[in-house]
Amino acid sequence: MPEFTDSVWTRQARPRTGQPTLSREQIVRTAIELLDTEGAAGLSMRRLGARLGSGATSLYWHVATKDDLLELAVDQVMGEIYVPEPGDTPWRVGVSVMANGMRAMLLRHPWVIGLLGVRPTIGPNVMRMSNRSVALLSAAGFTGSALSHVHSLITAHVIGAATTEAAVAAAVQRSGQSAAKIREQLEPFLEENARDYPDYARWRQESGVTELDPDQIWDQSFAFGLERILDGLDLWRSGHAGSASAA
Amino acid sequence: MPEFTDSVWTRQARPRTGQPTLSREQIVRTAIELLDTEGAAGLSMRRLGARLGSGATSLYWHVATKDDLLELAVDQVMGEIYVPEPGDTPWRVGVSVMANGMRAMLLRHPWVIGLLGVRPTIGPNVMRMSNRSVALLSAAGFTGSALSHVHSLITAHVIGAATTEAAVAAAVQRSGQSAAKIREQLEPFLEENARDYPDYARWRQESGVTELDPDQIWDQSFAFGLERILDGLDLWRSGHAGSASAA
DNA sequence: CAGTGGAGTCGAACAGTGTGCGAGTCGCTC
DNA sequence: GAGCGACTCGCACACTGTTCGACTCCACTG
Repeated sequence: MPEFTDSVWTRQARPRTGQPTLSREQIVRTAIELLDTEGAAGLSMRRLGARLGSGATSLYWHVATKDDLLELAVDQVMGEIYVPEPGDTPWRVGVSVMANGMRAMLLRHPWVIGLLGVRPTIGPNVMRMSNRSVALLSAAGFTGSALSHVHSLITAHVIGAATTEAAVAAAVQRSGQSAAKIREQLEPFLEENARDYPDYARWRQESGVTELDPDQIWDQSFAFGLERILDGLDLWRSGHAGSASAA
Repeated sequence: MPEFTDSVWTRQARPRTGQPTLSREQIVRTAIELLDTEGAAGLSMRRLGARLGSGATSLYWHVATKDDLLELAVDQVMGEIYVPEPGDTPWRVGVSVMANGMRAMLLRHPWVIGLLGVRPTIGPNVMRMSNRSVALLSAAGFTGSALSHVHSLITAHVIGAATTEAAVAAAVQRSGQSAAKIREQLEPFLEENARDYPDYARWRQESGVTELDPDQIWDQSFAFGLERILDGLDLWRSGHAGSASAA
């Protein structure tokens, strides 16, 4: 654009309808868009401002600091998790739905994972989710500190599983190749080190893991773990029938 | 320092012993020190160089990029995890030792947690750990993809639990107050929102969770979850006696 | 002994970051 | 019209990771 078309004289006043042109919700929303498409490193205040058609520092009127913005974004996507009402289904199903929903959210927004270890999440959406989780688990018969232990156990499994899965997914995406291709290239490297890690190498050969679809493994591993956890909880619950509370 | 004492003429040659003054191991070691004491945000190449008594850019001779350095640091601390030899103890004990050791490491080096979701960890120390874990679990009777599912399940529990614990610990440390004090200050805030989260509020009141020692809760929660997982695995194993392999 | 090459160190510089500050522009109410 | 509060924004500061070329050594070769 030639500069004389963009001078003080030609430039018309920005459309001021009396409504502020920026809002906290809009900022958080586009920040999430940016994070989803570009990753955590792709979000800077300047880039965010540019995408919103405003100066970078204007954002600071609506948001105290970038860390605060990230906290808002995390809480926002936490709200996407559906936690079933108690009583609709058996408790195992309810917990499974919650866990799978949380996992799906974390894989949709992988940047959340890197933030979970930095600040505790206590936004309204997280609180609402916790409240529904309490309802679900207490309807299942859990009380006292056992209830919170169960909640922690479920979320820990989701977070832990999603963490390693997201790490691999990010590496695959960075390389720009398919997962199968990468494993193919990794093969000679593993072959070479086979004698340093004999048990691991033997397992790789015997298990036939090299012929499985890598995309399905994550789902299966997560489901397997969740079933074991629910089995373990059922077992514990039957041993503490009536009042399922822990010391 | 007046400039005439630091001219080309007075400046004596740096002590060159023939040995390089910097080494990759030393760089990684002090980087870990810096990360432990100052957190992830406290590590910059310039600060690291200063602590090593050398220029920031000198580090780039030994390390390609900061991300590479972080990867080296992560693998290094992963080597601190002790995985028992199979046969020394019952498999549940062996797995418990590994899980608790990994948790202790993550709490010693909380900055690791934020990096786990970014890049997959495939350094030599992680490989050695994986190898020993395979040995431990196959001695326990797990084979095929079930073995890797079990390994993932254990590590996911450790990572997930440590993630939320580290987040709270970091927030507590930032505030410079004791955990009990913080919860005391948080009380009216929770009281106020009690009607928005009725189930949660009721549970808080009935469970008496407010009178527990917050430092012990994490340990108990982790141990509870681990026991449930091991129970679930035992149950599954007994149903697949002989060849404990999954589809 | 000259002198060549490579290992290693370093300062300057570049593009980019989060954020504080002061100035500026609106629409609204007296 | 005066004033005010809500809001926007350019400039500047300190700081980041990293590149580049210059520089200083030591070990080796002729």
